[in-house]
Amino acid sequence: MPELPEVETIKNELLPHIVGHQITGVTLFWDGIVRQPSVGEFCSRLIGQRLTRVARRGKYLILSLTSHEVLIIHLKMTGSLLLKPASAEPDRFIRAILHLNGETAIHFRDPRKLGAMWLVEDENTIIGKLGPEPLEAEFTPQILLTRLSKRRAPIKALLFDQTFIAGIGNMYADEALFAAGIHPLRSGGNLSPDEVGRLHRAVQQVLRNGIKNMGASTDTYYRPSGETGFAHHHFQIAHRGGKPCPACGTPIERIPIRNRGSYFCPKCQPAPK
DNA sequence: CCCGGAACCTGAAGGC
DNA sequence: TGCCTTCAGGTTCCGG
Repeated sequence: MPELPEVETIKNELLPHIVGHQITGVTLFWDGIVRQPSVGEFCSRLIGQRLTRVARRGKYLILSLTSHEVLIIHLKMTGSLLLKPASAEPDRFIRAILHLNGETAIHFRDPRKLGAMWLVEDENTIIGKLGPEPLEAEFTPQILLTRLSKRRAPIKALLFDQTFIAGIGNMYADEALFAAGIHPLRSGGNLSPDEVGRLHRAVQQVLRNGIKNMGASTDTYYRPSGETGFAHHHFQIAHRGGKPCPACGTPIERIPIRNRGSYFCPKCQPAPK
């Protein structure tokens, strides 16, 4: 499930192979992957464009084109972008192919068909409501404290709310809360300034570690080369229900929050109230 | 505005 | 062996 570190890795590894290349063709195996504009418009306006820049915002990839339009891609839960030779046969989960000059192609693989692409003139129509980038200078402990004040929702729910802060999903939210020693059901607005400081530091640390390890291949995440990432080998808490807490040995618990499995240590992360 | 739950989507895993 | 249910969770939508 690609979150910020996975999308950042994909961006970094895709970039040198595609910037400066021209889109020579588009093949769609599932039309639903195109959200905007119509499928016909999407393909005809894309063909002939050169890619000038690849960027990331939250979990979105933004590919800039010579027409000054942007191709925005979201991988949702099970999507990956694979670099393939032009002659490669698509497997049964490939939903779209972007053919590039220079005998390469980008295969958009997505078993669960939740992924999406948009071709728009103004990227803000798609990503305009995202919260701050957690690894940018704008994201300070003070900003986090201000944004948390008066919020009653569980801190876990706020961490993976993309309008609250961009790029964090279920796994890295659990990892950050464990590193900060904060129970996932604590109300956001009730955290002390000291706890907010620890959480700010923990968020940046787990995301940077994720990037350093080229993302977490817990499910269907692959890098553009088809290789897996390694970040899941370093997870302390996420997806480790029943196993001993790495800090104190207490069995890790799992509770649903907003329909997501949330893993935490009941001793290192004391329950609210 | 804030919050919580359902819907979208399908493969994997587990129960019987 | 196979059918059925449940689970996975990023985003959007909707109701209170």
